[in-house]
Amino acid sequence: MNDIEKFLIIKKVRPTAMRILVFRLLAQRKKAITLSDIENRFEKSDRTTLYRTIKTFEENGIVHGVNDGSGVPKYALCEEGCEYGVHNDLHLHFHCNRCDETSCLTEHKIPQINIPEGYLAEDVHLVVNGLCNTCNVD
Amino acid sequence: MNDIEKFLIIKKVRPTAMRILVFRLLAQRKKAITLSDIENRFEKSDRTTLYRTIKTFEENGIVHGVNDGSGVPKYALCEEGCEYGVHNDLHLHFHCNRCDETSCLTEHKIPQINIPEGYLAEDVHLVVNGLCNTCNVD
DNA sequence: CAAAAGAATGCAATGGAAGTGCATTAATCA
DNA sequence: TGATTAATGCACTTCCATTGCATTCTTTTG
Repeated sequence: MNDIEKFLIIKKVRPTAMRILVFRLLAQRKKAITLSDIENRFEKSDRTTLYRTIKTFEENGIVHGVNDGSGVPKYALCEEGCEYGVHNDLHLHFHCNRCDETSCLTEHKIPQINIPEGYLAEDVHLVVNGLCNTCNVD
Repeated sequence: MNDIEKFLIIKKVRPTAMRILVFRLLAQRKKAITLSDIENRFEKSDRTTLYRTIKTFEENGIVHGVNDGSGVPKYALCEEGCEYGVHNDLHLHFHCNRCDETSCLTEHKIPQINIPEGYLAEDVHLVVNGLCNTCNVD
């Protein structure tokens, strides 16, 4: 049993072949990717299975979704500390307007946000749009 | 000529009947709303026209889109200072997980965000999820 | 080990919304 | 007014999320 399998079991997710493959793919890429991206990476793959795989991952604190404004949600591995239903990824996401890539800037935490009296904050999403370090060259 | 017409002309958008209606609707509602919301508000309305109306508004700094994670983008009137292609709405958005309403907390500005060397920030989107003041009652 | 139960998968189908092309109508300008 | 430009409405396509159901795989248990 390899590390990925162990990890999935800890997260209470059965380490099936497809799930391991998807996990590995996400682990390799530093960027957040779409369902279609994942689909295209595998010769034989069913969209539904991938869809449900990601959903399972998301529910169990393995993956978090990013809405970068491109229209389709993207997904990336969570940081440590995320659990069932409770995400802890308070880092910022950067979406490049040129190459459309979205990356997790895990080193850059979201600063303290003030919200009005009576509101209860459960989750924060911060996306910065602009040019990434690759595209920002003239 | 009323205020809305004048405003649209300043923004270099022709004040057609439909545009005035959509603008008024957005001005009345404090919340960000979806295209479908708008569509349902009008007896006779064509989705395409509304779609293009919002797009025009967005391009001309009249409206800004919010991606609150609900899947469909929502739209709300911009604050002053937004112009052609340049949005200035650096306020935070609050999305309620219970009633699914999204509001612009214009009084709550987005704090300074640090991004890595080499990156160029053009736009920032900050969405807080949780319970709004209406739903946060037991 | 075999049977039963539970979970994951794959296929098919549905549904919602985005987006585009084109003909028609409305508004503006010379 | 006639010509030009813009906006609108309709039809259509495409994309993706989502669900139902039958099948396969895994795990549990007798």
